[in-house]
Amino acid sequence: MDATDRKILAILQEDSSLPVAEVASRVNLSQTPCWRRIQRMEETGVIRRRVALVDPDAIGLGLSVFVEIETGDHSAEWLERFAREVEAMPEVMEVYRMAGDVDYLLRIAVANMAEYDGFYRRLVALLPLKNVTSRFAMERVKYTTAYPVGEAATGGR
Amino acid sequence: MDATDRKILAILQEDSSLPVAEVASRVNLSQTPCWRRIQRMEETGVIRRRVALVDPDAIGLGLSVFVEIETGDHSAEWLERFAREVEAMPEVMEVYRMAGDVDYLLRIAVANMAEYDGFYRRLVALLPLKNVTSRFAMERVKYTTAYPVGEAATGGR
DNA sequence: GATGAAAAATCCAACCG
DNA sequence: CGGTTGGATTTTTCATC
Repeated sequence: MDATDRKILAILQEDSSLPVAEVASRVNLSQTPCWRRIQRMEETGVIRRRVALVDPDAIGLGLSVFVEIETGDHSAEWLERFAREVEAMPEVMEVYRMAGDVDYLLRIAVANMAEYDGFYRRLVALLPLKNVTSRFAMERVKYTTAYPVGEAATGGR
Repeated sequence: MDATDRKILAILQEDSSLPVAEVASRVNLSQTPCWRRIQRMEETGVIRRRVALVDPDAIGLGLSVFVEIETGDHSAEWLERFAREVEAMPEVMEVYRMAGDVDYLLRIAVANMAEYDGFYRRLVALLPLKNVTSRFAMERVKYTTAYPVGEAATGGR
């Protein structure tokens, strides 16, 4: 992964619908080598997938809720089962296992409070949890899937 | 946006590199009407963009940190400026204005603790903030950009 | 690796029920 | 709205440097 690959990544993270020829010209390369670089990054898993990003408001899922969960003392198997079940819930967009007092942090996308309440009930009914805190987002100020891939940001990796 | 559009969205949110003919056959449509539906959803902004999703570990940005910020009492202009400045920082992947005691919640992607420390110093130097709390993720259990678009999930919108 | 060009696949527009 | 056809564009492969 050299500087050219990173430039390609920066472009494709913003717009993956661009023709390879266009990407190539922007990184001062001709089509084929550029195409091979993209291909290689897809094979090696640097590029995980290409997706369409949907506007949550447009499909009526504009409410983001962050859920902080303390699981309490539990076995590794219990925790694994918890993670698997939460993962399978479609409203759950992100799940992180955290350091510190909160064990898991979830981002939930729902239509409104009533729907969130439904989700919350299903969540706490799933398994016994020590503590569950809901924090509601008023506004999504920034949301990007594009990681910074410039020299400075990655430490020249 | 009918059920067919939602089916198309579900597919494209998972893999937008599929040829239209493939999408069309999966939703029992021929190529052109399917293509027209996709086109329309792009024009109306339901589909915001098509992007490549990069594996953060593969580019050395595997550390996720959540930052909770209390700004304190400030004017609308001050808050707007704050939002604009934070938004412009490339390590910042998500920013939410929150209800409750925490004013903003940020998700930061960095390479390691040292880099996070650098980000933190730049953040607090930006403007005076009442309180800043960092929470570190040990593991990303789930991350998806695909909103649930089934009948049940959207309330039949 | 890079290049240019040809072959294959895909997109998109024109046109019809 | 949906379907079919075909030219334009793009992707992908292949020789050549």
